[in-house]
Amino acid sequence: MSTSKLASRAYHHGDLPATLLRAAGKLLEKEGLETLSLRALTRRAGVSHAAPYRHFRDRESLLAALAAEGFGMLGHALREAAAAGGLRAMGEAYVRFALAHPQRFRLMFGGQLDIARHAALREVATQAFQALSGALAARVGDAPGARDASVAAWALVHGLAHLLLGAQVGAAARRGRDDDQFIREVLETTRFVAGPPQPA
Amino acid sequence: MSTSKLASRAYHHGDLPATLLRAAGKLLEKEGLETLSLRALTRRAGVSHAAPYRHFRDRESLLAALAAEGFGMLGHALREAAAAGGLRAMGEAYVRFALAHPQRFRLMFGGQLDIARHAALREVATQAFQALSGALAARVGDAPGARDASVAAWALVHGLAHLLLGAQVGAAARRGRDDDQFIREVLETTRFVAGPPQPA
DNA sequence: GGCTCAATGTTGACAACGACAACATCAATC
DNA sequence: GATTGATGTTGTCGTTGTCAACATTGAGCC
Repeated sequence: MSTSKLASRAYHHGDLPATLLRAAGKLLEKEGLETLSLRALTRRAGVSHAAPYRHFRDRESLLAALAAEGFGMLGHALREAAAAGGLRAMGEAYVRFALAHPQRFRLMFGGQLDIARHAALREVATQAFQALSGALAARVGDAPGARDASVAAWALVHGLAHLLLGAQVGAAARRGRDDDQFIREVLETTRFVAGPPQPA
Repeated sequence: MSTSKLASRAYHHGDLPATLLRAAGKLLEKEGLETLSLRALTRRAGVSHAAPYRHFRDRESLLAALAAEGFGMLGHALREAAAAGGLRAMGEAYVRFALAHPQRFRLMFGGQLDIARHAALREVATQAFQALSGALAARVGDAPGARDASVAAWALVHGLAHLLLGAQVGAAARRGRDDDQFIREVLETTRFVAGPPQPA
């Protein structure tokens, strides 16, 4: 233990950015997004209140990094599911990810972070989405209507995730089924068709 | 002008709650949800910084009132669409509402407001949803699988709204179509079936 | 008409926070 | 071994949500 990794009292922390992000990830799920303060993170990391500004431009930038982590995790989960069980498994994995990391999902898709403004975030987000759209394109082809269908499929799982997180589906609709079964059976009720270019 | 309505200098404001909510509605869409501060509202209303606490327990309660307004508007739009154009029109109206009031929609469905905790909010929210689920039940019946299909239909429009608000559907998928046309054609790619109780 | 009181609005204060500037400390490099 | 850039600290400022104590007003009662 020559340098620092264990000597937590050294003037320099060792790897403050990662430590802050780890603490942030925990506090995020525990306390919620809005009450997640930089100063709370510094206390957890045993560091002064202005230290984060050496690594993150501002609070939003740290949140962007957190979201980027999230998109990485989501993309990983989607690719894993695609390999194992195909499209249907991907959809279920999408919703399951949201349920497993509700606050992270809210951060990623809540809208207070405009993804376009953070280059690295935009990058990893599109990568995650490509896991989805790639698998969809392989399945439905690339006719114009097929593209609309893949948007609809994405919207379906995305919306189901949001509804479940918001507890907006009543217990009556749940009929006692656990998350996995409910998600599966709801998703099973939908079929996608290539939309007609002109409605008759 | 005996009492107050025009004499804005009177000690008592006249109808502060409504004035605050009006100002909040404007500031919400203009500046966004997170930067909406009680103090900014009091400045707009020409009233002292602590005045809101006579009418709202705290900031969250004022936001809850704003959200309640939103659910009222959404329910109204849905019922109007149902009367005019049936189920499909309702779905389009749902997404159109989100696009017309993005910050309001984020407030209503963003998840930082736990709806259950505010009784009045819960009330008007379920009313709005009943507009949806009622029309869906009338269309698909009330078999168990049909209920799942209506959850899926709701998830579809809800998710499409969120994706469009987050600018997550790329320009490539849009293919130049305006909002209404895009929404219509995406929604047209989906069909709902009563899910099989046991998959063969 | 005058009194009383509850509702409504104000003033002043406090703690927490994000952000910045000025300063301190350390480690790597020459 | 001195220099220097990166990293962490201290101190401060403005803003915000919230509370307590006080001020003002109008409505109802005698």
